[in-house]
Amino acid sequence: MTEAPRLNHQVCFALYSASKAATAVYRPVLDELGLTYPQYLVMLVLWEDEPRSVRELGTELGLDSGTLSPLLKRLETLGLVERRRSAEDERRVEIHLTDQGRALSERAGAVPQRLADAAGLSPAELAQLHDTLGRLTAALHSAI
Amino acid sequence: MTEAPRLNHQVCFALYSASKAATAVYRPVLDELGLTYPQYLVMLVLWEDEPRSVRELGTELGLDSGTLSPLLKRLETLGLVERRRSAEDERRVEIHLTDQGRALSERAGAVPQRLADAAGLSPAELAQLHDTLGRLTAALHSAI
DNA sequence: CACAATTCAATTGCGCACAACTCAATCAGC
DNA sequence: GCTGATTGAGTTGTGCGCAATTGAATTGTG
Repeated sequence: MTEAPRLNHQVCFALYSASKAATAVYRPVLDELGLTYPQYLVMLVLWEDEPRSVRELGTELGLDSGTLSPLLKRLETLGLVERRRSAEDERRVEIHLTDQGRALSERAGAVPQRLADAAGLSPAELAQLHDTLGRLTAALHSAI
Repeated sequence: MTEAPRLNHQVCFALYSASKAATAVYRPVLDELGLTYPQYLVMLVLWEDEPRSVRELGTELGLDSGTLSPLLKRLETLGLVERRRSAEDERRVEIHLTDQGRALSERAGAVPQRLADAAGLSPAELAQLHDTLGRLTAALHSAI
C-alpha cells in the first residue's frame, strides 16, 4: 500500500538541488570577495543596518549561535567586522562593520546579477517563485 | 537597475530558507527512521533500483565521494546497505540494500505527505513550484 | 605489449548547520 | 535585596558539502 516515494517527484529534493545550484553559481563571485555564501548573507544584513547583535543576526537568517559564533570570528579575522560586548547588556555582543567591511559592499553589488543571468526564468516567474517560496517557508515554520 | 538584482538576491535567500525549513519539517519523521535527510535521499535512490555504484548515487544526487563515502559507511553501520567491490570493475563499489534497508521503505512511505500537509500550498501550486525549480536548477547547472 | 591518461573511491581539510550543554548576565517574583 | 528562571553567547560533537589529493584499476594509443 505504502510505496517507496520517488526521488524526482519530491518537492523537497527540488528545493535542496536548486538551493545547492544557486550557491554554486555564487561561489566563484564570492571567492573573489573572499566570502562563503553564509558569510555573504551575514554581510548583507550588516550592510542594511549595523551594529547587530548575534541574536538579531540569528533571527534574521535563521541561524543559531553554534553557527554564527565561529563564522563571525572568521569575519573578524578577515578584518570585516568587529565584535564588541554591549555596554547596556553585557550578555550581548554587538557586531560592527569595519571600514573594510563597509567598503566590500561596493564590490558585492554585482553579485546578485550573477543569479539573474543564470536563472533562465522571466522576471515574472522569478517574482512568483519568490512569493511561493516565502509562503511555503512561513507555512513550514508554523508546522514545526 | 538596482531593482532586479535585489529581487534575485531575495530569491536566492528564499531558496536557502525554504530548503532548510523543508528538512526541518522532515527531521522528526526521519529521526523515527534513524536517518538524516541526505541519508534518506540515498535510500530513496536505492529503493528505486539497486545495486548502484557510488558514482551513480553521486550523479543522481549531485554529491561527490567526499560526501557519499562516509555517509554510506554510516548506512552500512546501521545495517541498511552493504558495500561490495564490483567483480567486473574493481574500481567500483556497489551499494546493495540489506533486507532491513529494503524493509525500511514501507515505513518511509508516509514521509513525503508530511511536507504536503505542512506546505500550505495547493497541489497545483506545489506542482508548479516543482516545475519551476526543476527548470531553475537545470539553467543554473548549465551556467557553471 | 608498454605506458600515459582516465576513472573511481577514499581521504583530508575547512566551513557550515544544528542539537545539547555551559556559564555569565539579567529579569521577575517574592 | 534574594533567588529561581530566563536570556545571550560560546563550546562541543556529529554530519553534511565541496575542493583537492591519493592510489588503485582500467582504458586508449602507439
